[in-house]
Amino acid sequence: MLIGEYIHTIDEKNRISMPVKFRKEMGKKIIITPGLDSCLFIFTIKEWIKVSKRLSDNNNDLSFLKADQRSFNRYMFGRAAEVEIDSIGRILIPDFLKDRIGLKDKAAIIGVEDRVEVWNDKVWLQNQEVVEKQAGELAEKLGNEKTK
Amino acid sequence: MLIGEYIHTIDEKNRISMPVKFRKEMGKKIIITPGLDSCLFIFTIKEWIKVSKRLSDNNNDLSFLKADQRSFNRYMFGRAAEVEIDSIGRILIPDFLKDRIGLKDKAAIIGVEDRVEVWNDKVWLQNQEVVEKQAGELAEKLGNEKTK
DNA sequence: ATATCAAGTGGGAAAAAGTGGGAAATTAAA
DNA sequence: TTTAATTTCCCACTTTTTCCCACTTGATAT
Repeated sequence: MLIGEYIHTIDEKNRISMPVKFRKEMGKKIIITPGLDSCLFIFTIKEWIKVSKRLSDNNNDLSFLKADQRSFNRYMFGRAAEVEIDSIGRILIPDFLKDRIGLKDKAAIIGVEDRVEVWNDKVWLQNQEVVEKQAGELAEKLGNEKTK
Repeated sequence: MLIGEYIHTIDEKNRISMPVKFRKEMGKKIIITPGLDSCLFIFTIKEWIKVSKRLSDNNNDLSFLKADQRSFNRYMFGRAAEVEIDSIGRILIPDFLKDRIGLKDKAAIIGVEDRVEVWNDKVWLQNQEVVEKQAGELAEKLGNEKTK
């Protein structure tokens, strides 16, 4: 399971090292896509196959209209990139994705169960401050939904 | 069962020793997460598997499509850490969790049935004073809910 | 009173993780 | 075809983490 927060440097060559704790699970190649909220999603190949099947399956339980789904899929697939992890655990973030979330010299790399998220470090901290305050409510809310 | 209160020191390397009474039950690795209220939760691996299953939306690979779920997962998974207990019973508390609850050089380590909580020692004491006064009422209230 | 043991604390040295940069290889441009 | 630019590969440095050993304190036993 991918968990935890790491603040790493993006060097002049756009490289950023993945936390050692993630490397085994991530394997040699990963898929990096624009994510939801101001971050990027990184999936393992295995996870990406699952996700992409679900997204493209018309029989799924998404309440999207078809046109919306097309747009969403363009967003997720059209700007996804397959990226290799180099011999010492670094990846290269394509410029168009870097720009999308305003990555500069520091990034927050976050493990969220079965995906990794990449954030501008400052945006991540701000975001967590907000979530921190709501966490209690969110827990109650999700707790209720699940025990319905 | 994990019970009792211990005040331990956090050293310069962010290490804190677990009370001997907890060690057997806790095993070799634990998961430490931001808790609810101003403390951290420590789960045994076994307990964490249970908890995380409940937290993630199991029957849905695409739980990231729901905003609330994304926020909460980022909070619970993104700021969790798997930590080894060293040969003499200490754990390492990640900086991001230490900062979250304002841990300085002393922590209160509390056994709460099947999890351990970590508090800033002073916050814990204040909190206890308040709870002390409310304990009677709280008991009534919970009693009523459970016997409904 | 002294020795012994267990629990907790502190610190040095080795190992690992993360960062930076040069040179070779590849691609693009002139 | 040569030159310039970009990308890839590899090595080296720095910082952080881990591992191990030793000290302190307080309780118990001799």
